[in-house]
Parts: sequence; structure tokens; C-alpha cells
Amino acid sequence: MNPLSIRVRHRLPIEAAIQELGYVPHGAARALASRHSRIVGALFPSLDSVLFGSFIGPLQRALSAQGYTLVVASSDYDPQVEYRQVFNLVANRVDGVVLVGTEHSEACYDLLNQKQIPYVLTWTWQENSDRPMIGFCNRSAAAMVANYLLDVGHRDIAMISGFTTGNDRATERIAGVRAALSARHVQLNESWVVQRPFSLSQGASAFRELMTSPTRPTAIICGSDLFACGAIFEAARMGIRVPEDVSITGFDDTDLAAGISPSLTTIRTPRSEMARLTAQNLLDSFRGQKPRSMELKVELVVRESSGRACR
Amino acid sequence: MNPLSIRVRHRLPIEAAIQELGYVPHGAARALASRHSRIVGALFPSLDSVLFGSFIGPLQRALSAQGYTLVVASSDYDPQVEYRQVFNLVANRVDGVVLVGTEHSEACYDLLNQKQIPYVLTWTWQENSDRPMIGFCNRSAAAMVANYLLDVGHRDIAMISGFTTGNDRATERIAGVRAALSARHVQLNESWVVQRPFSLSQGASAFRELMTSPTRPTAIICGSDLFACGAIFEAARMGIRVPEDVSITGFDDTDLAAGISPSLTTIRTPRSEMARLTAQNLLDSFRGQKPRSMELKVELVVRESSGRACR
DNA sequence: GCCCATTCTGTAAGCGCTTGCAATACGGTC
DNA sequence: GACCGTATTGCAAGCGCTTACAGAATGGGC
Repeated sequence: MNPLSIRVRHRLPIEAAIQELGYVPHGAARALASRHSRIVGALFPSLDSVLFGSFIGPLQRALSAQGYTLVVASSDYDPQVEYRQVFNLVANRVDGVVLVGTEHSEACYDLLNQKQIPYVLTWTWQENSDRPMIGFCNRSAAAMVANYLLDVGHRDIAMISGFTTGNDRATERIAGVRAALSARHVQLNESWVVQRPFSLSQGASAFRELMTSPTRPTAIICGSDLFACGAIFEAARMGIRVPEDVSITGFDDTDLAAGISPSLTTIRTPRSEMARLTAQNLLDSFRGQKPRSMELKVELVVRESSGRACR
Repeated sequence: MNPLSIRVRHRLPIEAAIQELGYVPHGAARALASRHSRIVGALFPSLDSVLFGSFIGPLQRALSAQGYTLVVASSDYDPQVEYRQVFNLVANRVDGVVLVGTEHSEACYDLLNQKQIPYVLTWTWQENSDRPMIGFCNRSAAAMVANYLLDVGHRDIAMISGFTTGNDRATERIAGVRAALSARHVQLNESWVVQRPFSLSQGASAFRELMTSPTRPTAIICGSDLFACGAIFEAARMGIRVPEDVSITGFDDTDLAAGISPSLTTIRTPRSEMARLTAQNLLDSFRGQKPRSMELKVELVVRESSGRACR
């Protein structure tokens, strides 16, 4: 008799019984016994934004395809909340954790290290860091935008940025712009760098503020497409022409960037690729392989919202 | 000696030791022993969309405040995937499940019932259903829009809708428009009801299609703000004036609706309230209280993108 | 038909907690 | 100081699975 035949002979009736009785394995029991939960936790600064949505989807798909479940949490940009959420994830003994950016309290890192839970930092890239990272360099991405604007003649450049406190991405983007300007002997006017909570309407009001100041910038670099779209909408309301009167650039290349009129010059950030690679990185860790950090390329997408400086 | 003093005397050094040793309770062990996981699962048709983002955030916050963790999953509008995801949630022995809409396979409902896992259907409302529901009536919401357009003289009304297969919200919205028109002896031209995947660019292309047909509608009811914004952008590109040449309405009142120019007439759906009440509903179930279904009110927000029919 | 290398099956221990019960300590009362 | 009800502690069982190991069955080679 074939050695497999027994297995086969038994498998069918057993599977029938499983169906019949409606047996569903008990994840917690399995997790307890096997010492891994097949759950991955992802902690975002905010869940409300569109931005992270286009990351969660692919991440969830990639993990799900390998039998992993995704838990999401948000810190609301608050380190206290963040620690609580990490603790929560650890308490649930997630097999791995996805974090956004590098700025997290020591306590968070300690907790993960102590419990030996692999984690990945995303949405950011730092050379020579020993932390696992899958992301792009916010500094050079911002510098790309700045250099492009300098190339087409802009010198009076303003920024609408997210809050930099605890947000290394925002910090790096400002630093990137500042460095790019410096390299061309242009100084970034710090009073033209405004920080706002990420939203369309905040982008609009920041734009209005900048454009009603005594001297107007000729170009505005926005730290997110949301800001940029808010600015474009506000420009329309104020009768300011884009890009003739002012160039506006975004960050992320969301659907909106291509759709809006004038279409938005922006930086395309590789969110779904980042999600896939992040999942892969963790899965490698789970399999005992050394996870690979990776710097992803971003791309400047020049569209209608930017052009030659008018003065 | 005070009976409490022992407790107090012991508590401090014990808590110190907990800190010291970095003890983190083991969720799986707790779940196994206590027979509840303190995890709630939410299953969305899609995670990519902005739409559900503004629901997940408040939901997660509300649950987190009560010590519950949120697991998200997406079905990609595929019943097969949906069943697998529900199975997954059940396998993880979530304490409760959040589902979107009413259309789910019997198998899904059976699984939840058999394992006695409380669930809530959201984003939808049906009178006389015995299923727990927290949502709004898509049919009457759509009828509100249609009645408004009829009131301002429109008779040639088109729709850009999501796919109706497996999506009761889309189905109901079309039905609502059809019924409202019928009641005024206007017939909905079925060839003017186009179904598309939810996205900005699909809204744009559907708009172009409708506006290049031999006879043009004077108003277009969109099943989502995303469609409507796509349509508005496309109108700008085609040199079609909104609302002078065509009125456009949306659904959901996302940030974009107020920001876009012309600003969008739309239906405000109470997403964060829905999230809070959904959480409350489940928490009530967990505490053995009878959960309360609730119909939420939606509101027609008339802005610039709609107006009197021109002919 | 015997032996061996496999594959398969059965069994027991234990993952880290909760829960209920029995045992004990406690403070107050008479 | 004996007694009582209450607060606290200690202990053991068990949640539903995995895992490791011992033991049995299997089929092929000689």
C-alpha cells in the first residue's frame, strides 16, 4: 500500500468532520503553545489621513497572503499614547511591529528589544542606522523639489509643513529644503516655514497667510499633497493664479495630485512597494533570516502647478 | 490595622518589580483562560479608500479607550476573501466584529452566530431587520439628493455609482434616486447609471462618457465624493461649467467636498459618530447588555457644485 | 520472511494566564 | 480573649493548542 494512502484516507473524513462541526482553530491557544501569534502590529501617527490608507491596504494584503493578521493602532502623534499602544501590541504578543519614522521613545524600543519582537521603521531612511528600515530619504526628496524650483528660477520659497515635534519626516523635509537652498546661496526665510496639522483646510489657511504677508513667496513647497491641494483651492478662491503667480508643490503623489486642476507637481512616494517590502522584511525575520533594510527611490513628478518664477 | 493596608503595602513593591522585570502580560494566555480576547475585528470592503479611514480612526480610539484592540481586514469586495477574513477573525477569537453593509454570505453570518461572536453592521440601515445595525439609510439619503435636484428643476439626471454587486449601499442609493424620480413621474434613464470602481480617475472618465453622449444630463448624482471630485476636475478640463452647464453632487462630505472649487453639494454621512456608536454597541454586547441598533441621520449639504437646471 | 529506515500515531507535558474554592489572616465586637 | 464576617492568600485545575518523544505500523530490499 502506498505510504500516503493512510494519510489520504484519513484526511477526507476528518476534513468533513471539521466542516460538519464548524471547527475553527483557537488562535490564542495556538499562540500560547507555539509561541507565535501570526499577528503583526502597525502603529501609525494617525489613521485619519488618506496617506497611511494607501499603505495599510497593501500591507494587509501582503501579510494576509502569508497567513498573518494585521493589527492597527494610532498614536495621534503623542508619545504617551504611542508607548501605550506599543505595550498593547507587545501584550498581544504580535510577531512583528511596523512603525512610522525613527522618532520613538527609548521605552518603546526597549520594550520591543526586551521581548525580542522584530520591528521595521518605514516612511523614512537613514544611512548607517542599525535599525531595520524600509523607506525613502525625506531629506533628499525635499531637496529634489527645492532644486527643481531653484532650477526654474525661484528664490523666494516658502514651506507648509507638518509639525516637526516627534515627526522626523517633517523635520527632514524642512532640512532638505534648507540644505538645497543653502547650496545655491539662497537662504530659507524661517518665517515662511509654517507648521500645521495635516489637513486640506489647514493647507488653505496657511496658504492665505503666506500670500497675504507683506512679501509673497513665488513658490510654496508643501509637506503633503493635502496641504498643496488646500493651497490650490484657496488660490482659486483668492484669484491667485497657479503657477503663474505662485508655484505649489506637494508630497506623496496621492490620487488627488493627478486629478486636481491645475494638476500637482509632487514627489511620488512608493507606498505600496514600501508596504510589500515591509511585510517581506518582517516575514524574513520570522523565518530567522536576516531582514534587509532598503532605501526606496522617490520621483519628482512635474505637473501643472509649478513653473518658471515670474520675478 | 486597616484591612486595606496590606493590599497597599504589597502593591507598591509588586508594581516596582513589574516595572523592573519588564513584565508584560501575555494576551494569548489571558484570552485562553478568560475566554475573551479584548480584540475587535473590523472588516472593510476596501482599505485603500479615504472613506473608511475617517471611520477606522474614531473606532480605534473608542475601543482603545476601553482597553480593546482593533484588528482590521479587507475583503476587496470579494465574498470569498470576505469569508476567509471572517474565519480569520473568528480563529483569533475576536470579541466582536464590525461589518460594512448587510450583504454578506450566509456562511459568514453562520460562523459568527455559531461561535456566538457579536457583530454590528454599519454604513447601512434597514427597518425591521433583526441584525444589529448602526448606520444610515442609503436609500433615503440618495432620495434627498434626487429630490433636491428635482426641486431646482432637473429632470435629466445621471448617476455615477459604485458596483452594486455585493454592495447594498450602492444598490440602495440607486434605488433611492429611482424612487424619488418615479414619485415625481420622472423616469431614471438606466443607460445614464454607470457603475465604476471607486476612484477619482474613474469619476473623471465616467463624467466624460456621460457628457459626450448624444444627450447630456443636466445633473449627475455621484455615489461618492471621490467620483464627484473626479467629475468636477474633468469638467474643468473639458471646459464644462459647474454648476451652470451641469450640476454635480457627491456622497459622504469628505474634507475634499468643502475644499474643492466649486465646493461640492453632498450628503454628510456621520462617520465618526457611527464609529463611536458602533464601538458602544459592541461594548454593550460584551457587558451582556442588549446592544441597540440605531439609525443615524444624514444631512444634505448644498454648496456651489449644484444649482438650477439650465434647461 | 526478516530487517531496516521511514512514516505515522498516541501520549503527556506545558505554554501563561484565570477562576473558583479552601484555607487563612484580620479587625472589630461583645 | 473568644467569636464572627470579611478580606486576603494559596492552590489546583484547566483554557485549546503545540511539541517532543516513544512506540507502532509500513513498505522496500535482500
